[in-house]
Amino acid sequence: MAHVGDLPCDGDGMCMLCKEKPPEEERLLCRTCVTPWHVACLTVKPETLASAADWECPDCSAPPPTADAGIPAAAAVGVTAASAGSSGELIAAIRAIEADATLSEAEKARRRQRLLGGDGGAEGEVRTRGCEGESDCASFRCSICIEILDRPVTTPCGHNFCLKCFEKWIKQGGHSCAKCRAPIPSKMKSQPRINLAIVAAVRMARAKSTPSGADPSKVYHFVHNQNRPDKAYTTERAKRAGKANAASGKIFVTIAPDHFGPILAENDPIRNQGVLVGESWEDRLECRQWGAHLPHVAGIAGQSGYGAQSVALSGGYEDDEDHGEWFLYTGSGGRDLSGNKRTNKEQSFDQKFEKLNEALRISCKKGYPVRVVRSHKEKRSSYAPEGGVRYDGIYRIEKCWRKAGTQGFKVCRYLFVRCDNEPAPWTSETHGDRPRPLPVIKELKGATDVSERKETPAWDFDENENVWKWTKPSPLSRKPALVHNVDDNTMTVLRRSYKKSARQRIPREFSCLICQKLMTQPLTTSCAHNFCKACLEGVFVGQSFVRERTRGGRTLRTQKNIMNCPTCQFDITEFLKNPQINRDLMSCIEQLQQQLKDAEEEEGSIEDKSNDAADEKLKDETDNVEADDADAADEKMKNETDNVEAGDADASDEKLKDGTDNVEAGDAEEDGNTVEAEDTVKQGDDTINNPSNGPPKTRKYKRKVPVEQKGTRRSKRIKITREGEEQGDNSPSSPLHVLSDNDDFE
DNA sequence: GGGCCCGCAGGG
DNA sequence: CCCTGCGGGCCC
Repeated sequence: MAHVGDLPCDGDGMCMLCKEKPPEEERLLCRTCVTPWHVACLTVKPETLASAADWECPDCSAPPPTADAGIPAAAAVGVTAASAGSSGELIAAIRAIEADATLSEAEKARRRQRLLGGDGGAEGEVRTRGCEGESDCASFRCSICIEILDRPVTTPCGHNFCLKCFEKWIKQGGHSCAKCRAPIPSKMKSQPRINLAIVAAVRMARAKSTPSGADPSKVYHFVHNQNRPDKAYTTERAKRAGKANAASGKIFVTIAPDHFGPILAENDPIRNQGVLVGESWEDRLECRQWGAHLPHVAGIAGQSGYGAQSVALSGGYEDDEDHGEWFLYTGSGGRDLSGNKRTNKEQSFDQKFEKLNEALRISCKKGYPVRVVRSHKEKRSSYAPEGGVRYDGIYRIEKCWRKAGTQGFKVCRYLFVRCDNEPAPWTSETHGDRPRPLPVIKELKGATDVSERKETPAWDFDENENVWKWTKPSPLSRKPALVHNVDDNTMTVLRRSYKKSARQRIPREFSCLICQKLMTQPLTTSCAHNFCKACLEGVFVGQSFVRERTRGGRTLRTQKNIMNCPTCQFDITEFLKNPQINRDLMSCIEQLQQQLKDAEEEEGSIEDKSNDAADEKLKDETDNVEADDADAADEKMKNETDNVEAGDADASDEKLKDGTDNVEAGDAEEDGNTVEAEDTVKQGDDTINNPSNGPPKTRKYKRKVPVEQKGTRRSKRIKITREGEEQGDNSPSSPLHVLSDNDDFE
């Protein structure tokens, strides 16, 4: 080679040729291996700025890419590198990146690439190949370019690279894995194949990291009470005007009633801005109409077995303790509501983790975002609004427990900590929350039934993007919704099933080509087919790599026993001698299994809600999970270090599989249709986009039955005599629209 | 300000 | 269908 005599700088920055330490301007970093070289000592120096920007050291490039017109960045470099002025400046800039101790290696690589003209400095390329969810995608980076894997190929040693990077590596004379130096078979060198399982994994990680956790082109709309008046109104049944007994007006936002997290612009067809932190409303009914907190009376919105979406701080429970960015919330119940009461200051029995309290506990366990509204009725808090009800943003429940309340009976307690991208209404900061250490809670001493989150939270802070966001897909609504089909501008009513979707999220590519189940300890052959380790080894069990031959008492030369890939008959004999688990793929599958398990847990009936049973259940679940994980990890280690012996691997594999079996990837038959279109209507007749449209057409909310027959059970329990109010009219002062038979609502 | 009342909404 | 529920208005 032309550059045989070239040598880089050593670890101290000393040029290994001239034995001098070159000044910064004279050092050039290889774009591939980032090794510094002394420019003056290079036999072939980069001639232009662009080539300096894209320079590869003699070790990494066959012919120096000086005149390589094929570099895609030719134009882009003009923007970034040229703006750097001279190669000296460029190199200085690169060095600055290298020297920045605050950057991770991955971030350094990304910045280097950006500077070196990979994408002209625009976020575009980095974002398209980069991944929003760093944590999700971290394991899917190419070891050569440090970018998210593009057209991934897998070496027999179980390492994944971009096809382009791999080819380049081979072209430069690489004979061994760029990561672990294990030899690469010639067949793979000449014809690397894309590993579709990795493709699926990367796609999934990307989809997961989009804010909605779903296909962003599809926004799910839930239309609720759309035919109602804009304002709360008094039904015929109600005897009195005024909001005390009024029915809610229409819901202006299109979130599902069990929607978690902030209400975004996409679900705010009226204003197209979503519900912003600090917005406030006259009262709970108005607050409800904007979706921040739906229940009219209850403080907790949620479903046991699913989670809680929002809470209201209104001073209803004296044990509450508000510190703004964090607060202690008290569960519901424990009160005697007989006598037709809706609330009662007096506790008269213990609260339990059931119903809404259990819903909160699930949000805690999962790390779901919980919307918080504060009402002016919370008099003891400095953070309560002057009047009305205010949306204060997203909080997470970090812990929950039970303890004796001030009235002596046990209450459920929740530690809420703010985690919103917008600053709280009371803070002078201009930015949202950063993760903060948990406050020390004195009352935790002596608390019982303590639970805290064991798993990674579904809503979490992304250090790279500096935002709180979904790090797992947000829970799918259990309610039917409308989906806006962008293509034909129709709205389709969808019914989505949580369980189905969880299953359906498993790409077919993740199933073993032998057992058809979700792979355990996946192996990727040189022909890019994926199998469970145990399955593939099972195919060749009892076979040896060589055949002893004898003829007439003479021992002949042993013959190689050819073993072919079960799917394509490719010769994988060499691969089988030392098959390595594709660990990136495995961790992805493991994550997926956990999610699926969680989803199915939630789907599974949680009928038995006696407090103790629930406690036990939760405890058991978390314990088991931990135990399983530990086992799996142990087994993993063992199997990877062991030299492969088919029979011996079986036992441990069996164990692994047991924990996770019956998960059939791509099992679309049984319940594969995750979405059932029930009805499609043309959008445009104001169903969604115009909330203040013409007269409502349904009479659902019209009560025609005489009041006397409609007493609730609670009303029956006590005698309610209000004869004097028979003519209870609508006082002119009441802003409420009162429906009567004359009203044009039919 | 405190007590009482009761229609609504939603969970189960 | 029954039960629950950190509302809101009005009366005292």
